[in-house]
Amino acid sequence: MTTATRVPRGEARARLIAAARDLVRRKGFAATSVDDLCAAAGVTKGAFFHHFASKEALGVALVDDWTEMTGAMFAAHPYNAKEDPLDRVFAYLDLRREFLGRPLPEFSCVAGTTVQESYETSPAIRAAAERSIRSGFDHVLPHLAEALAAHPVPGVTAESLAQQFQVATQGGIILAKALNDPAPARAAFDHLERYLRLLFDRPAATG
Amino acid sequence: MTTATRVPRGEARARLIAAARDLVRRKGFAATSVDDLCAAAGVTKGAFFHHFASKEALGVALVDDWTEMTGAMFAAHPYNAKEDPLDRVFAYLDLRREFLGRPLPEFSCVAGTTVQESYETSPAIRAAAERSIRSGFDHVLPHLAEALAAHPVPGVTAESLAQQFQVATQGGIILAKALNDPAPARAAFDHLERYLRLLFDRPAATG
DNA sequence: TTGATTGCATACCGATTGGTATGTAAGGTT
DNA sequence: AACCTTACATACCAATCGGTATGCAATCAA
Repeated sequence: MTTATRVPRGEARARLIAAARDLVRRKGFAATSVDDLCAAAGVTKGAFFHHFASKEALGVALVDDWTEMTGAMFAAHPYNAKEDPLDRVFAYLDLRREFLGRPLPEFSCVAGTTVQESYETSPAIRAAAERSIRSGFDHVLPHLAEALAAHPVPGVTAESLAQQFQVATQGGIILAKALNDPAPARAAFDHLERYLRLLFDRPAATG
Repeated sequence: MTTATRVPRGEARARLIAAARDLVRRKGFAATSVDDLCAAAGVTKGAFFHHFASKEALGVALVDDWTEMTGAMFAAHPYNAKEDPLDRVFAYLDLRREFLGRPLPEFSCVAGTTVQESYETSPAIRAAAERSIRSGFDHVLPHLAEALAAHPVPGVTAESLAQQFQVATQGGIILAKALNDPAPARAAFDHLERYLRLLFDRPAATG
């Protein structure tokens, strides 16, 4: 009655991480209990503590998996193929805006959520979140560096600009959650694009 | 030796909210237990549930108090006295950057932290966070509206621009937590200022 | 075919959780 | 002076928490 079909051997760890991804995005890390995770994954607590030494270890694994997952997704995307580096950046922004059409928990960021709760209490999770945030820089950093090389802007570095993409993403998510509306998150990307067009003297094509 | 001096009658509620403000900023809402709060405030659980019907009710009271506190702080500040509306906005940004010199938990935002955890699980707390975020808009909205009236920018509304201040604030805090460094939060405000100067054709004064 | 290892499930544990029931002292009202 | 209400403190509770000890079936190496 409980578990109609037993979870196949070898899948427990992946299912636990997938369950954590969903639950943590909805309720946060602290509010998600180990029992919650096991129930959602369809496994028992024995499986949990076989794969993870502690709940904190699951948190680290979750964030690292998140880093890898998002990294692979953006790396595989065709926006990287465009000729002009700024076009790649704008295409990346288009992609980010597309995500905002999905339900809120699905465009919420695992790293941003967990680091809010554990930046002081868990050095390991904070470090994992740092890796994740930094990996986000890399999705646009090379393109921005290339664009800046061709069109220098005094006082503006590629690193600092890349950070603004994460600022817009994370800040946009918080506003979307608070106002229960993805529109401000979309507006954050719109303003970032307008900022870049002004910096690089590249007005939007009309028509 | 536990409570050397008894907390004076009438102060329990305020002390509980102050304790919650500190603990929630450090550990998040879910990870902060009622016992934690009572210990930090120097009162007993009887006092807690005398003033608050539940932990969730404390959360709502905390966020509402936060809204009022920050609102009063910014309203009282002399930046509001400047003649030019854009100068008021830039002075506001200076003020925000000043906060970033303090320890991380002290410039962390109560509303942003709590809404991450409870936007799905607690409608009451989410609504309180919405009030708080919206009240943040008001710190710059009239100045931006005035500036836009004198210098219209096609496709840009004062509301949308005001939102970007919260995006930069909240996003900057998350990056500061993840990288354990306030610099990206400061950079977020720097880029926002540069964006505004470009939009309003108001280059920074040199020398 | 055996033995060891891996990948779980079952059952249990002490501590902590949010919350309650009750007592009591102070302050205001009449 | 009697009374009531407010503002707490004390003591307790069932449920849930993260974690452990143990058992066992599947898989692999020899």
